[in-house]
Amino acid sequence: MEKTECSEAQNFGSVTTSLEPQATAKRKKAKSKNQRRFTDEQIRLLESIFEADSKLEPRRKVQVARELGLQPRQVAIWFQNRRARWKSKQIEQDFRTLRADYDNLASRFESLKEEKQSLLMQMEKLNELVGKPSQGLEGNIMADGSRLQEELAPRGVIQSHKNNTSNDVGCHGDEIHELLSMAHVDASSLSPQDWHRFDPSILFDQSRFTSSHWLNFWT
DNA sequence: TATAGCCACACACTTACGTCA
DNA sequence: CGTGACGTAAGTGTGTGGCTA
Repeated sequence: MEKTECSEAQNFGSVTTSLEPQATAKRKKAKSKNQRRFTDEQIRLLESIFEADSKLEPRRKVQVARELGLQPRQVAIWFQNRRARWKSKQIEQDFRTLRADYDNLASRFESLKEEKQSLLMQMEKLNELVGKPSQGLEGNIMADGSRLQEELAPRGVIQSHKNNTSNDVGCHGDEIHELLSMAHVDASSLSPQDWHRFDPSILFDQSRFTSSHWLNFWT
């Protein structure tokens, strides 16, 4: 506490003594209408000083108090309260910003979840195609990637990204190809074993993929 | 050099009052 | 006119840093 100034402030506008029952009356008198609120001119000057610097040097405080016809203690308190108001507004602003960021992230997360679900379904379909010899792909197909590619090509599965067909599975060929290229995997020379062994988790390896990679891919 | 006491200051929280819808 | 919400000047309690004996 600024003890010397405190005593000055207590004298501000008061007449009565400081005995307990009279203390309230004293305060009420001190806070009478004209003295309680600062004038517009006082506020204007205080605000302009605060804008330049939110803290006052002791000497400057005394000078300002003299200019405004206030006690130095009143100027100090005004700056304290002003800093508190500024801080609470700042907290509100920060909260709004954080909430907006959170909302954005949450909605992005939801759309990523949907994309993931759709990709998992595509993976299942691909696995069905690759893993079913009865549908024209013979048993040795698993050992021969180039042949698989040849056989799948007419179906518009693997090379659909080149043909740009609207096949249900193939329509995401571009995305899969892009994903693989992000993982530095050449899809054109991918063998069926590779398809099976391909570990999607490498796509989530932070050291290999920056957020911009993902942003570009998903957007 | 370490320590205790004092002082000035800032901050968080609270109170009391004025203003306005 | 009464009333509740809100803004604000000021009081209170506490922590901290500088100074000094």
